[in-house]
Amino acid sequence: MPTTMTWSDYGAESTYRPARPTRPTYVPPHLRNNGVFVPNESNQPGIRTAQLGRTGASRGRGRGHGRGGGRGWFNQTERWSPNQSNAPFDISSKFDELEVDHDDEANTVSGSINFEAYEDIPVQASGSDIPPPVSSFAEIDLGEGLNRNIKRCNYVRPTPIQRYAIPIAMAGRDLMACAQTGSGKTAAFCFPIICGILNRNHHSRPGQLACPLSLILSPTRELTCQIHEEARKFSSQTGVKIVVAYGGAPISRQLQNLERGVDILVATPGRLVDMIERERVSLRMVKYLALDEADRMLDMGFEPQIRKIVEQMDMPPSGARQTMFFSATFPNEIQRLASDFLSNYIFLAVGRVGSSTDLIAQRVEFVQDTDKRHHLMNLLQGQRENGTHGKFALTLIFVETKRGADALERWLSMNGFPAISIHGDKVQMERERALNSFKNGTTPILVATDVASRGLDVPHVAHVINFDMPKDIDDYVHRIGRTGRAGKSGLATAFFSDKNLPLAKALVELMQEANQEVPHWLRNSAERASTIASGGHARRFGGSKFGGYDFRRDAYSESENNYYSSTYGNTDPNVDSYAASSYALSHPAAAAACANSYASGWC
DNA sequence: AAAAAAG
Repeated sequence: MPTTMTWSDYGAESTYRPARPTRPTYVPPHLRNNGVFVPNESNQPGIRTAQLGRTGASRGRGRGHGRGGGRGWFNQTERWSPNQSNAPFDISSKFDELEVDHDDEANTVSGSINFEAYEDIPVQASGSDIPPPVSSFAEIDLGEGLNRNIKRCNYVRPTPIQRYAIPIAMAGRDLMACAQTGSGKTAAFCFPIICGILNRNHHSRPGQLACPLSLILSPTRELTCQIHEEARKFSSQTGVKIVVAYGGAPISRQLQNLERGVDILVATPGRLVDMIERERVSLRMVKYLALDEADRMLDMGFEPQIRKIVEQMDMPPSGARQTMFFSATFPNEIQRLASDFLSNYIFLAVGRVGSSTDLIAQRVEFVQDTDKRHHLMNLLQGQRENGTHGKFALTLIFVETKRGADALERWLSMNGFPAISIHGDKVQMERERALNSFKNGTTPILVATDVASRGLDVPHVAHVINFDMPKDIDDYVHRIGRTGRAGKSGLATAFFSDKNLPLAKALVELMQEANQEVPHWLRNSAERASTIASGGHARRFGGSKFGGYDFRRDAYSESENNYYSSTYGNTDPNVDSYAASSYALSHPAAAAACANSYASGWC
């Protein structure tokens, strides 16, 4: 009874794409090398296949293709503003109008969104009784109000993550989902939450103690704001009340908003705990819990706070609420922690777009720490000369420390490159001002710590420079994912110094998987580094370190002598299905049979 | 050792 399915997904099937004859099917890193992905599965009734996908492409040609046509995946152009003006979106739409004429690359794709980039997106789902995906919003009964807002946002078709995650979430299932931010993740968990709240016909009561029906957590203040902005658009005029709570801003105003009633609370952990301890928020009514950038939320720094919120306050236990985790990377270790909060969940991995794909050209240069500034200056001057700098080509520079960010900002500004910095030692006002001034091109260079590495959606980041490399390859994935968004191409340059040797192996693997050219010196250092490091903590995360695949497979394969066997023991129906599917999928013929039996309802 | 998140 296979409950693991692998699809070749053609999310862009109704948009014209130029032929790409010799290119192999793209498989994102987190789905490779795990013996699960079946690239050219073509015998799956009811499931879109490689051939069917192409047929779909011609079928859809009648519907607006070419320049500006076929928007609606995630509309970057015609942003809809609710009642009040919405600065970032207005700016972004101006950018897009202008960009079509400025950006040479716009000529090579249809319109401002590179739909070709969404071709061949593999999807992997595991768990029991997986609801099938949909190919349009109309197939799901989201309700009148929500449909109206989806239309107003100019979302024509669901993105891959939405096509798979929304039916799962609508079925009330817990979910662990790997997908790149910027691929429509926020909507993927907001739509079902809003819909569920509307269906409950629940009316939030104003009062001193706020009892939201839904809680959405994220690791940074800026990301929390961004989610709030989006969620507000989706829920406009539906009566669903959304309140945001984060640190660094006066709590009084946030408390006032809470008093007026709240259905969905979007928050950072610290401020939320504060509010709960003041007895202004109770989680006892929470029916929907969503964590964005979930792997970060459960890493060493955050885990105690999350446990406190989810397990030690008054939130209903897993099973009595619906829990959804989203992230672009999901190491096995963190999946294990996350599974504490989930109940009979479905694991979903949707091919990433934008991060560590061939959409982002990754360059690595060996630069000693003392030469970095000089090297950066050359790079920026080169950019300026060939015009890839300025309002339409923003440059995001990541550094290791907050002090380093300030210092580099000053130095760049003094040397004729208007720059601004963002980091956690700045007061919230400064952080927001910096981000806006970067977004609208006033200062086309932003120097940032990891505060800006995750989730932030800044259009027009053409170049991400890792001035200092991160310690963790996952952080690298998130950082470079700030460019190459919405299917556009981007450039990522890393300054690799001898201090970064421990990262060499993981970096080489990542670059190879993304079809990037790996410099010889880097390959050599990787080999040397691996012989040194291979004895120690080896591979913390098992098979594929990037992105993730369902760690429960590992749990099964090791179940002879592994403590997971008590959780996922032989009595668990899940385990049989893992056994069946991992067998099936490692044997192509059996895989097809397996998929057939699923589709015809045998299992 | 650093960054983020409460003040």
